[in-house]
Amino acid sequence: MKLATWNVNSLNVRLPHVLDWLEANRPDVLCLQETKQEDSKFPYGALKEAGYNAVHNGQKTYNGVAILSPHLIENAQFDIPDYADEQKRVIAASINSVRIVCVYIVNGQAVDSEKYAYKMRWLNALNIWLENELTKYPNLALLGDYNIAPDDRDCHDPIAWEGQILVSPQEREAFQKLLQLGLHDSFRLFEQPEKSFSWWDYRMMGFRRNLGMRIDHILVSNTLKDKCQSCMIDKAPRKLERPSDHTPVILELSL
DNA sequence: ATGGCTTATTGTATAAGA
Repeated sequence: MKLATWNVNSLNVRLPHVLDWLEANRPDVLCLQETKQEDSKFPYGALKEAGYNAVHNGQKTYNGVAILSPHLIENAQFDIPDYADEQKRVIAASINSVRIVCVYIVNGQAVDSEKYAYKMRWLNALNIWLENELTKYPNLALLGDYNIAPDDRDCHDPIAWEGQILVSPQEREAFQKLLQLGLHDSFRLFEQPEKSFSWWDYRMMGFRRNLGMRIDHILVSNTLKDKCQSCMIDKAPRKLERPSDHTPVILELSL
C-alpha cells in the first residue's frame, strides 16, 4: 500500500501536475493540502476519470484538504471535533482498514504573532483528538504539511533560522508530543540522503540551491511501523513549470 | 553580484504563505 502527501498550493493551478503524478505513481492514498477552493470547484470528475475517489474539506482562497484513493473511502471525518475552527485543515477517512488523517497544520507567520499562538493551540487540539483516535484506530497514519522541521538536519541553515517559525523549540516540542502518542516519523525509519527537504521558497532560487526545509511528514502508529518498507521525497514535481513550493512524500507499506 | 516568488481576490494593490 502506497501512501503519499502533497501540499499543492492551489489545486486549481496544480490539477494537471496532480493528474500526471497520479498516473505515474498510482498511490493507494494521496493526501492534498492547500486546495484553496470551495467544494463546488473541487475536480471530482477529473479525478474520477483518472480512477480516483476523493473526499474534500475546502474553503475559498485558503487552506483546504483532500484525500484521494482508487479504493473505497469510508467514514470521512471533517475537522477536529470539539475544536471550533473556521479554517479547513483536517480531513480523515478509513481506506483498506488504515485510518488516514490528512492535516494542513498552521504556518504561524512569526513567533510573536497571534497566528503562532493559534498554531500552538491548534497543535494541542490535534494532539488531544489523536490520542483518542489512536485507541479507536490502531492502524493510523498522519500525513500532511506540518509546518514544522523537527530537527536541525531538516533545515538548510539551522543557525540562520534559529528561533524562527518552523524550527522554534515550542513547535518542535509539539512535534515530539505527537511522537509520544506512539507515532513514528516514517522518513527517519530509513537511511536518507543528507539535506533532504520537502519545501523550498519560490524566491532566491531556493530549489536550485537546495535551501529547503523538511516540513511535510508521514507519521505512522506503532502497528504500522513494522509494515513500513520505504519512505522517500519525490523531487520530480518541483522541477516542473509552475510547481508547487512543496513536493510529495511517499510511504510504502507492506499491506 | 548575487537574489525579492506565487496565489487569490472583484483586484489594478494587498495579504498570506514559509
